Amino acid sequence: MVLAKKYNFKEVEEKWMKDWEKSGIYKFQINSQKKIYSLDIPPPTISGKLHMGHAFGDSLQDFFVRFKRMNGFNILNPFGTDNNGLPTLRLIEKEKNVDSKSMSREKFIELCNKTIKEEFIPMFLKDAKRLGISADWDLFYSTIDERSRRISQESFIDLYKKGREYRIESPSLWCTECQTTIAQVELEDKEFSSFFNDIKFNVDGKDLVIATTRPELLSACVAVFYNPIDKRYKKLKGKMAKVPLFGFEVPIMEDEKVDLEKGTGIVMCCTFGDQTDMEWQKKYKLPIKEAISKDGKLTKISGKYEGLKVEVARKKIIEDLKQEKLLLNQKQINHAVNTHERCGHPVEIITSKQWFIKYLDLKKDMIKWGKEVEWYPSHMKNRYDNWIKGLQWDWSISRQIPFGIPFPVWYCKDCDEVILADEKQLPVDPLVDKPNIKQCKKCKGKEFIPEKDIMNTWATSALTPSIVKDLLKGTPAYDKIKNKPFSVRRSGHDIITFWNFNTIVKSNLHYGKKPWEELLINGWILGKDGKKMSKSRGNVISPQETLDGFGADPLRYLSASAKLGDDVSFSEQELQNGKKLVTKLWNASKFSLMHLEDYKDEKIKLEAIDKGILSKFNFLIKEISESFENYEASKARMILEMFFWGQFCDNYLEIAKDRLYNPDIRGIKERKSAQYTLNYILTNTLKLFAPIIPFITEEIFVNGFNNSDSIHISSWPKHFTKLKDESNEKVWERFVEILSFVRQEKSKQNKSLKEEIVLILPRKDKELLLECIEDLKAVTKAKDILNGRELEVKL
RNA sequence: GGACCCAUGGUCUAGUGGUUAUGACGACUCGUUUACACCGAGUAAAUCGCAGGUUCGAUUCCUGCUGGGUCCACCA
Repeated sequence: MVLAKKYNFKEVEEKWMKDWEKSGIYKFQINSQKKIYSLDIPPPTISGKLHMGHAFGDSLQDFFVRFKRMNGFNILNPFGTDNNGLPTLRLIEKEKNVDSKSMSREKFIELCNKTIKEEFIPMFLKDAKRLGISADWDLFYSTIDERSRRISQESFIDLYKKGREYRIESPSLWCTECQTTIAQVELEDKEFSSFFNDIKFNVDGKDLVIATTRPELLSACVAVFYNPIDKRYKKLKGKMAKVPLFGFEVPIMEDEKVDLEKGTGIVMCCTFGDQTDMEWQKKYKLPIKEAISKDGKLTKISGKYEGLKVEVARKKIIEDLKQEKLLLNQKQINHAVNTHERCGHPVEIITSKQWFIKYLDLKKDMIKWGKEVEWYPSHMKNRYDNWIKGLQWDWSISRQIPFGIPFPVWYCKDCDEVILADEKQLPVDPLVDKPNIKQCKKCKGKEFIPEKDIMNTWATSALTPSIVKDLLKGTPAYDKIKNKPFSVRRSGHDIITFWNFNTIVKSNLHYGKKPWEELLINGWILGKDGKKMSKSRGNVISPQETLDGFGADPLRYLSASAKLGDDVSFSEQELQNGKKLVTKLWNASKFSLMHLEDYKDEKIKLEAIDKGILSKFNFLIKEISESFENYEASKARMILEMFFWGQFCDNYLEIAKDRLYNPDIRGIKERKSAQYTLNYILTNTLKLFAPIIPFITEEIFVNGFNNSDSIHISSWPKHFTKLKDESNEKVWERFVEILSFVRQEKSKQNKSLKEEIVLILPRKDKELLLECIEDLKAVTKAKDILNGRELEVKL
C-alpha cells in the first residue's frame, strides 16, 4: 500500500491505541508455554492525572517490555494504581467536598473506591494508553481494592504469627497537622528561620545559661546535660537546675553526645524534643513528660500555657521570659527541621500505642537481601545499603487516619489481649465486623475493642508482588509464577528506601526469597532548566500537552535519550528531533515502498555494495539487541538512528536510486538486489525502532508493508550469519569514505556535486572500484575511470 | 558529618589504556526541488574540570582538590 504524503500522528496514534486494546496483543497469555517475563510495577499514586514523571518512567519500562515481547516472552505486565492512605484521602475530600472524619470508614472507603474507579483511573489509563504503554489492562489492581485489603491483612497476621510485630506505647514521630504517626521515610528536612534563645536556669542561686530553639518545651524538661570533657561545667555534676518560669528542678548530668561548641555547651533534655532526648530518656531512665498533645497544643503540665498551639506558646513563653529577665540573648538562625513530607508541618515526638514491624535486628540480612537482586545501574544499591545503615527505628505501621486498610485486630476489653481476625474472614473492618471467637482465650472476657488505626500505605504497597500474583489465581499460569520472583521491577530512585526496600523486606519475611530478579532504577525527568519540575518553579510540563503537540512517539524518543538512572532535562529540541525521525521514517518508507510494489521474495545475487551495507546492518542488529538486553535503550536508539539516517538514508538510498529508476541501463539484477536490501533494512529497522516509537513503526509495518499482524508481536530481528564475511563490511565503509572524499574535493573546488572531477585514489581501492564503480558513478555523477600510476578516477 | 553520581567543542552528548575523540543543535560556506526544505554536502569549533600518581603511553585507571546534583544522619 502506498503511504499518504504526510504522516498524521494524531489520527494514527489514536487509531492504534484503540486497535491494540481491541486486539488484546499485550495481554498476558494464561495458557501459553512461552517463557514468562513478569513485571511488578510500582503503582503510581493517583493524583488525578498522569504527570511527566510517570510518562518518563513508564516509557523506559515499556521499551524493555516491548523488546522482550518481540523476543518471544509471555509478558506479565499488569497495571496498578496506589489509592491508599493520606494522599488519596486528601484528594477525595477536596474533590468531593466531604470530611472523612464525619463519615463512617465504610462509607468513606466506598466513596473513595467509587471515585477512584469511575473518575481517576479512567483518566489516568487513557493517558497511559495514549503514551503507548503495552500493559495488560485487565490485570489491574488498586492498593485499596478488596484483594489488596485482604492480602495486606494476611501479611499483618502472618508477620504477627512470626513474632515480627508488636504494639507498644512508644514515642513516635507524630504529625499534629495530619493527626497521625509517621515513619522515618516520610520525613523531609526543611529550612526554618527561628531563634536560638539563651535562657537562664538557676543552680544554687547562680545563673546557668542554656540555649534552645524550643522554649515551649520547658515544662517537659527532665534533665540538663553537659559534655564530661567540658571543664566549665564539671563542678555542676550531681547538682540540680531550676527550670525558669516553671520552677521545678531537674538533675544536671554528663553525656558525651553534647556538643561543646553549640550554644553554651549545655543542653536541656525534654521528652521529647528530638531523637537525642529519646536516647537520653531511655539511657538514664528519665521520666516522660508530655508538653504537647496530639493536636499540637500544650498540655496540662504547661500550666497557664495549656491549650495554646506550639507556635503561639513559643512566642508567649519568650515574652514572659523577657519580662522576667530570664532571656539573655536571642540569635536568629536558620535550621533544618524534620517535617512531614506530605504537609510540610514540623513533626513532634509524642507517645502513643503503635504497631511496629520488628526489623532493626535484621540489618545484616537486609544488606544480604539487597545483594541477591541485580541492580541497574548497580551503584543505586548504595542508597539501599546506606539507608539500612542509618535505620534507627523499627517500622511503625500504625496510622491514625480514617482511610486506609484497617488492622485485622481487636483487643480484649478486660486484658488487652490481641485478637486476630480469622484468615477466612478477610478483608475485615474491625469497626464493623466482629471477631470469630466468642471469648478471650486468656481471660475469657467477652467484650472486644476494635483497632481504629489503619496500616501505613507502604505496608500494603510493599506487597505488590503478592497482589499481582493473586490476580492470576485460578489460571493455569498461577502455578508457574506463584513461587518465583518477578523478573523485574522498575522504579524511580526517589523511592528506593520506600517501595523497594520495604518490598524486599516483606518478601523475605513472608516467603524467604527476593521479590524480583532485577531492579531497574530510573532517574528523573527535569524541567527545561535542568531542575526538578515543581509548581513553585513554574517549570512543569504536562505529558498531555506534549502528546497533543508532538505525539507519543517523540515523547518516548525523549525518554530514550539518557542512560538508565540518569536524569533527563525536558528538551523541546529533543522532542523536535524525535518528530523529525518519525517524518524521516515515513518518507524513507514512502520512497522505498514506491519501488517495492513488484518486489518478490526470491533468491537473488546481491551486489557488492548491498552485501556491504547488509553486513554492516547485521553487526548493528547485534549491538542494538545487546543494548536492549542490558536496559540501555538510549544506546540502542543512538546506534540505530545513526545508521538509519546517516548511512541508510543519506548514502544507500542515493546509491539505490539510479538502479531503481533506471533498470534498463543498470540491469534488472541490480534493481532486484536494491529492492531486497531496501526491504530487508527497512523492515528490520522498523522492528528495531518499535519498542521506542511504537506508533509510526506499526503504521508503516502494517499498512505500508501489508503485514497482517502487529509489528509488536512480530519476531525481533536476528543477526543473520549468511554474510559472515567481515570484508563485506569493509567494502561498505571504504565506499562511504571514497564518497565522502569525492564530495569533499568538489566542495573544496567550489563545484556542484553534479559536476565531474578528476581524482587520484590509492591503488588498493582498485578491486573495490571494479565491483562498485557503477554505484559510485551513479551517486557522484561519475562519467569515467582513468588509470594512472595511482588510480586516477574521473568522477 | 557519612555515602553516591556527574564534569568532554557555544549548548546537549557518545566513547576509549594508544583513535584524525562521536553525534546532534547552533554558526559559517555551498547544493538540491523525481522520499523528505522536518533535505543534502562541506567548514570552523574540545590541551576531554584542576593537581598529582600508576604506565613506554592517561580524556580513560588510582589519589587528592574544585564545582554541580542526589540520598542519609545531625540540627539542643
